[in-house]
Amino acid sequence: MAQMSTVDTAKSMATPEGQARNEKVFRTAARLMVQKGYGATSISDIATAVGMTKAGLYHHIRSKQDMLFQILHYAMENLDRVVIEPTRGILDPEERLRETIRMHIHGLFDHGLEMVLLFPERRHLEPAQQQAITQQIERYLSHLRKTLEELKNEEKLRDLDIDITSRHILQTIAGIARWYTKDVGISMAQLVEQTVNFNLSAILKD
Amino acid sequence: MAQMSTVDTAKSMATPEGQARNEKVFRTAARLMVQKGYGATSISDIATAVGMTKAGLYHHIRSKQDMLFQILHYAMENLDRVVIEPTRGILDPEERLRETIRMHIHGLFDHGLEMVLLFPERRHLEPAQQQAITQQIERYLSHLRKTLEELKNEEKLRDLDIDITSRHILQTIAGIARWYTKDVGISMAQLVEQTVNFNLSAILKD
DNA sequence: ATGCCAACCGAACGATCGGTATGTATCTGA
DNA sequence: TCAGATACATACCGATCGTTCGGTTGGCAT
Repeated sequence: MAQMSTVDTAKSMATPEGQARNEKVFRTAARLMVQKGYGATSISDIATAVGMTKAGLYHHIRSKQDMLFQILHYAMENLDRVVIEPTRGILDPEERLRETIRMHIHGLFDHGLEMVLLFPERRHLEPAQQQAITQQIERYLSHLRKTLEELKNEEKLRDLDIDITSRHILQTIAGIARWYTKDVGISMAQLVEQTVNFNLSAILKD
Repeated sequence: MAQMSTVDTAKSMATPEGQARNEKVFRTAARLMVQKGYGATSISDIATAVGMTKAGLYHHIRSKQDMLFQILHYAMENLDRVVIEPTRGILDPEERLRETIRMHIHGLFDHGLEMVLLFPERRHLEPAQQQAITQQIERYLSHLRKTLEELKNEEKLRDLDIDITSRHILQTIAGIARWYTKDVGISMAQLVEQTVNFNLSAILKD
């Protein structure tokens, strides 16, 4: 009864082995869906990749659609846990923004949070599920906007629309997952530094 | 024999009516694919939307895959025509960058260049076709990088990595297509101004 | 009048899709 | 020891997919 979510996580995760198995399924599914897209990734593909048959896989999932939802929901919870929560307590808004961007990019690398690429696929979900995901994204944007508001109150912000600016910041970060590949010779440290500086220069008065 | 491309544009476009018909097919297909994704858009869907049967539609296209390629190729040619070419001649790099961003956003609105959303779908193409599209994107990035280089030579650029920065600029622009909807009460003029200012502030010394 | 061809359609093709009904082998707790 | 849950598999379902085949039609050039 550790944590009660508004969404059940899957079918069963009674035993720890069962949980581990479930996680392997979800991770594999996520990887395949990122590579090929939701529509082009069949249940058979996923089953084969985890070493099962379709029917065997269906012991672990409710439906293909539900599996996508679980993956997206899990990704958003991670974003909340490793980015929003750890930075919420930082008092200085400038430092909070810096740290938010840093943490977000680190999250992209550490966790399989290249899952950003799966977010457009939420159009394949039921409206209610879509809304649940969109709401979590909105939570993140709200975190950014609040920080920008504080900077504005401190007169450190340029003359910028806060809605649009928060979107631009998010795009530069999430966009990394769209173009970055290891073989371009850019380190994560470099990426963090450049992205932080780019966005901070964009919004702060000098 | 007006213009010779490395890629044939479709099956036949002998008559002007045939060309118009083809264009309607492609536009409809693009619209549906943007809405539902390539994989989730069936040939039947497209055929019905243009008022034909599947078999009838196949008179105009080679295959579903080829149709996607044609659409992406057409979109990239548009980008080249309405953004890169008109700005290439601008001598002052700062003004050129401003105008590039302006033109690009205008293109997003004017032409159905929300097609940006279709670019990730190029993974469904043959490797050779994928490369053709990627190459055209690289052309655009090269345009940005060249401009940034010139700004650097004029000592107007902050201490930024040009590769990463060009990606960030592109992401803020292309990202607009991902979040913008008319019902948020943001005008195009506002969007252009904000995006230009955001990016220029990010990269220019003061 | 004739021949041709672009533009369609009905029907069907094999393949694959997501999903299920029905088993069986292994493990667990009482 | 044995009832029941867990974790799979075999075999199959109806639906839909992209694609093709063999037409028919109507307008245009000769």
